[in-house]
Amino acid sequence: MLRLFDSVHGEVRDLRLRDPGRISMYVCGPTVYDLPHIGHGRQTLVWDVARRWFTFRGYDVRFVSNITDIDDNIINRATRDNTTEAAVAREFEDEWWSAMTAIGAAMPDDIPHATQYVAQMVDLIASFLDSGVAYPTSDGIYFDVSRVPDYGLLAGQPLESLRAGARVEANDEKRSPLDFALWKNAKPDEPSWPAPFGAGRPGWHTECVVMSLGLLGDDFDLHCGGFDLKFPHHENERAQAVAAGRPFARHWAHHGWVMVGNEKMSKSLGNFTSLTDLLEKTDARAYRLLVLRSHYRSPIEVTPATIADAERALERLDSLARRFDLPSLAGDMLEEGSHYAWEGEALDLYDRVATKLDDDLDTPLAVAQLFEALGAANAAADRGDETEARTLATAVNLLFAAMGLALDAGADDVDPASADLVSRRDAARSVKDWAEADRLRDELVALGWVVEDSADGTLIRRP
RNA sequence: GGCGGCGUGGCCGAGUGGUUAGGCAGGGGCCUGCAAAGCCCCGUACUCCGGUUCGAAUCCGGACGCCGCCUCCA
Repeated sequence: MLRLFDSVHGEVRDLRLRDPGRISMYVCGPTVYDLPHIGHGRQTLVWDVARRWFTFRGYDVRFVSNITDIDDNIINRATRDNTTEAAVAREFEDEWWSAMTAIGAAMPDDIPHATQYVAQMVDLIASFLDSGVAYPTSDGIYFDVSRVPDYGLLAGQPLESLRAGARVEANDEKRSPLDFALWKNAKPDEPSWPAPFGAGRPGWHTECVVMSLGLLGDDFDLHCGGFDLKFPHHENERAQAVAAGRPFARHWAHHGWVMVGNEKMSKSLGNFTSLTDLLEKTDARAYRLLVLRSHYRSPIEVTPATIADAERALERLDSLARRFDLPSLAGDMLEEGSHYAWEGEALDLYDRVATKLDDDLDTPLAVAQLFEALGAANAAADRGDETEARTLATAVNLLFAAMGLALDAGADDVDPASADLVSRRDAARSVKDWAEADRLRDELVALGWVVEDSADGTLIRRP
């Protein structure tokens, strides 16, 4: 049984699926008006790991994540860059997927775009106007939150206390500061779509309801996003579903954010590091490992120090891959774990790891188990127990792959000059000419190689 | 003001009342021609003050500090 923290109930609970054996999940995607930052990378990694693990456990997962391609930020960016909204959205969506692919995220099964769903949004808004849940003002159509009795469910507090704390500036025409825009009336030089209640563009909160219900259907299983989306975004999505009489997400899951110093990283604070920049100087797998080593609901600190720490830990994994010549997996989604022959030590390890991951995706404990098994594999090999060593090493490789982390035995291309140095060094060592062997090793190191001796002679690799 | 979260050894980071988290860094040893990789051993930490308990990092109360949401935000 899979268990996951549910934001509505504030506790870890069993994942009660709409259809046993199948999981429908929706992850709120980005508004594409700038480069993705490290926090977006974490989001993608967290839910990529969840999806991969669920799949590995034999569930048929349908994973939907949207692109918001029309919004105030995109309009502002287009104005600033003297280009069109469509061009901005296209540029940064491309940047998004190339960065997400670079960190090893599998593509969603569906990628709905807000602009493709405007007609459905218009229908929904029209129905809200009909039923009186929505009302027009001079600048658009607003949703009346007081019409949803349990508004505040996700925020964890009642409407009244939310209203008391509202920081939104006064708007005479809104009935409550918590009421939110479903539709923004067309303005000159801004994209707009026709609607019976007046041309304009959709508000942010409406697209995800329409797209998630449209693609996954009523009562879908899991709605995911950052903690900061819990309120008001997800609250407002839910409110619309309630008002429309549609059963919405059965479970809500929210991940923690990336911190910079003691502040949340965000575009609006301007303190973000783009994922693209990070990947230029870092092995993407190190970032995945860093993310896996903390719980998805905890904040993480991404600094040069924590990245370097993860890189060195990753090196330990790759050393295992080299020692046992393990294949690099996880380029694609792995097939079900049940398809592999788990026996003895490997089966024990699988059970231990699965117990952790099934229980609210406890990746840090799972990773700890795998590092212990890594040590056991090396120890077994050192004492000559090749069977146990290989069994464990293979299981470690497989289970990291199940979380999307590919170990890399690192067969770097060796240029002829370096290859020559290697063979000369082996020759020198065979006649115990240590001075020459050391000199040749220094030459290789100067060329940027890491040099290791093995039973098969000199091995070189890139650091 | 309301709601939620956090404070763990040099660093990162788990932790279901009692027995080793794990990683990185550091020290010692084994292995090695010397290294590297690997293995073995070593840290007795939990913001503070009370309380419950035979026993608390873990439960309860309080204090202090920090963060987040209540506005766009992954």
